[in-house]
Amino acid sequence: MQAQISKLLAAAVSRLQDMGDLPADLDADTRVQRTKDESHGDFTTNLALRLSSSVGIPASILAGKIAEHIPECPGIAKIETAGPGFINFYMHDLTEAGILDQIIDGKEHFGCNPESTGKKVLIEFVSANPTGPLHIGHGRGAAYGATIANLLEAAGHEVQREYYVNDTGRQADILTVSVWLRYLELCGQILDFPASAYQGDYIWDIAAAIHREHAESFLHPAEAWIRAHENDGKQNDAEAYVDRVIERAKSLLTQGEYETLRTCALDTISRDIRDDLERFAVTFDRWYSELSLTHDKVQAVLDTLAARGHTYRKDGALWFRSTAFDDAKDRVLVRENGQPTYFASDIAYHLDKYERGYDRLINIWGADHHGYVPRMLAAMQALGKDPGRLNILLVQFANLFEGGEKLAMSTRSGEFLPLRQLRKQVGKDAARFFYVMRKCEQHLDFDLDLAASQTQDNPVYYVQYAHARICGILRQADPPVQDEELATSETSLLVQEQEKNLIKHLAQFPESVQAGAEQLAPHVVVSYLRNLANSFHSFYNAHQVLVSDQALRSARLKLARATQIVLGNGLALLDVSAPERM
RNA sequence: GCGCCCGUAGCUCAACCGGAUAGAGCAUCGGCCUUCUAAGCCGAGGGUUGCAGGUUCGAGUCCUGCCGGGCGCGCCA
Repeated sequence: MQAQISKLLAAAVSRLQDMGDLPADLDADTRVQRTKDESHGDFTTNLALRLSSSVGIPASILAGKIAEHIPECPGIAKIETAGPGFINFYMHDLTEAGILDQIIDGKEHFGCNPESTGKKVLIEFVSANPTGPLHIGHGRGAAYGATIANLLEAAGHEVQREYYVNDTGRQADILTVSVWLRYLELCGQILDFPASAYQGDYIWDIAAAIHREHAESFLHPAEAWIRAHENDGKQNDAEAYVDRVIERAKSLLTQGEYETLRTCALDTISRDIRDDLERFAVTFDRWYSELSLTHDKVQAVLDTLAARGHTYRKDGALWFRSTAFDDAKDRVLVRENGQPTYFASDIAYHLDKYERGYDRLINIWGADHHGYVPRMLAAMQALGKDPGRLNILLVQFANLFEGGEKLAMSTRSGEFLPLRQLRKQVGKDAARFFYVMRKCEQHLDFDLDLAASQTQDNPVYYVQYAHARICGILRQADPPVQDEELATSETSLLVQEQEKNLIKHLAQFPESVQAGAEQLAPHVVVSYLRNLANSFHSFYNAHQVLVSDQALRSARLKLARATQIVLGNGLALLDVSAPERM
């Protein structure tokens, strides 16, 4: 409907151009909006207000001229100019009732943009290091990314979901020695576990599994060495100490043994993360291993940057002159010890994403990484890539509340509340819904009690309940409802205020999906669904669907069935279930 | 100190590239179950959009400066 009115406006503008009332080179944006206030009609445009200063005609007069030249259209009852120069469109009642047939025809596809834009989008999200289980801090990025991916798909894009696995580098080494040291303890060695190693119980579990499978084949006399050096960790830098433990482990273990330990630890945790995400209804098309970025590939990127004159040597390290591209300072690519930094391989990874031929790259990062954004964009520019194709979205942290108290993000032992526990506590549906209720740049207060509550206060149930209620009606309809028969229902009988309102909301679903996708804002769809559920509940309370008047009954069943479909489609975009009974 | 994000009703948040009288939920108060699920509906009260300027037909939205909160500023990832 909006598109139709927009075309009518364009036609009016070009008529005025033909008449010489408007300049021929005018590039008029004929956008139409739904009104907030129904006294302003159903649709409105501020076209005249936006044009008036550039064409030198007072807005209210221009609005009148445009309105005069809008071609006739059967759905439009009247067109008025109002206020400082708005043009308002009043539709005939039930002009949008045809939407019910479209919904029932389209079923699960209704709301999806049928005109595929053919845009290829790569969305990378979560990408948490496989050094421990996911925690609630990762949950928001996971929920947000998964929902955006769904929205973009519905909007007609081709979407690939990717998880970048940091399975190499220092973190992986720390993980490996953490497991190894626990393993040594299981073998009976007594040692002081480094403060900077991974403390979680899952490390013990992995070590125990290795001990069960490989007995004492990784046992080496490390005890004495570690005892001799353990004071280093206390007196000096704990980080440096861990690095020395890593070095020692690599010298005591054969390369094969070390690899076995490392792979086992990473695989165990990766599997755990994958399983956790699947239960959270978050899936990926590809798990991109950092390890698969060969040394040669990283080196090639460094060479390209050097060849383009964006690097220099200082203090024994290789630097990237990112300040030339608006970064706050230059960044190290290769350390003094010859090891490339994480940044270096990350550049190679992002270049690879560019070269895989996507129209758009979306990254979802935690807000704590915002300082990293300028350098990544700088690197892409330095490599001659268009930074506009790379959207890095920052998701703010969620604060958890329980019993009215703000929960500390991590426990004393340094472990965050695991995502798995959150899911068990509030359920997948509530967790997913709550995580995307707010726009991502907004700090989110996540009320655990509310999310877990099976009460009227919980917004998830509010929407799901509307769906379940409809299912209840359809179950009781006798004879059972056939979609084909609903096509002949007389929608002109739907004249009650609540019925018209519900139809109006149903018609807005495709717009809402489109807006959510454009703005990368799942909360748009969440708000839409809450409004739609409200419209339905109001209708439900005011009118009976299963009335004895067969024609009216059929019309209302059609309305209910259409609402059921839209609620189901909307919840599916959020990966929240649409229960048939509650 | 520098940089990024945020500040809207008692609380949690909306407000569609700047639009008309700033909207919901919760909480408070008052109504509605002999009728398809009351996890629901209807109604009432509640605001100087942190403060001060600026831009214009029009500012919660854009600009500048303050105030307050969060995060970041490694040859960690």
